[in-house]
Amino acid sequence: MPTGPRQPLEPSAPSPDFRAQVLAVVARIPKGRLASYGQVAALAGFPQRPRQVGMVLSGLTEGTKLPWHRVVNNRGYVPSRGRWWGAFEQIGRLRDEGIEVDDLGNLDLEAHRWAPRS
DNA sequence: GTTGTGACGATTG
DNA sequence: TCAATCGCCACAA
Repeated sequence: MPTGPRQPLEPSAPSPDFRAQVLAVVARIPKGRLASYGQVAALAGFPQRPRQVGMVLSGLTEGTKLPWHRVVNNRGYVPSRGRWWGAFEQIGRLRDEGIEVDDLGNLDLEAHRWAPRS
């Protein structure tokens, strides 16, 4: 087939698999726990793509059952880049799980850091 | 096909 | 400690 070299079984699988892996990782975050974007990316098998994690979560939107609100950045606060209102709702959900969150989205990441086991 | 942007992270100055 | 910059890659215009 003259369509060019394609390697479907490469370990660095691009888009669709990456997204599925990220969603799978987010789904296993226990209640009352927090994980950073980089942590989720690493557990998904792509330790160097935290930004794409955020992009995947941005595409979830309403109706998802995933605990997307348990994902915060490594600085320990809820990001608000381009969706301040969504961040506000995220803060409310975290408070509902017993996590202390400031109105600005500041929280104690290390105190609630999700400890994944192999 | 090129450019710009984005729910980040790590490094450098 | 803070600010600026780079890296990485997918997606929209």
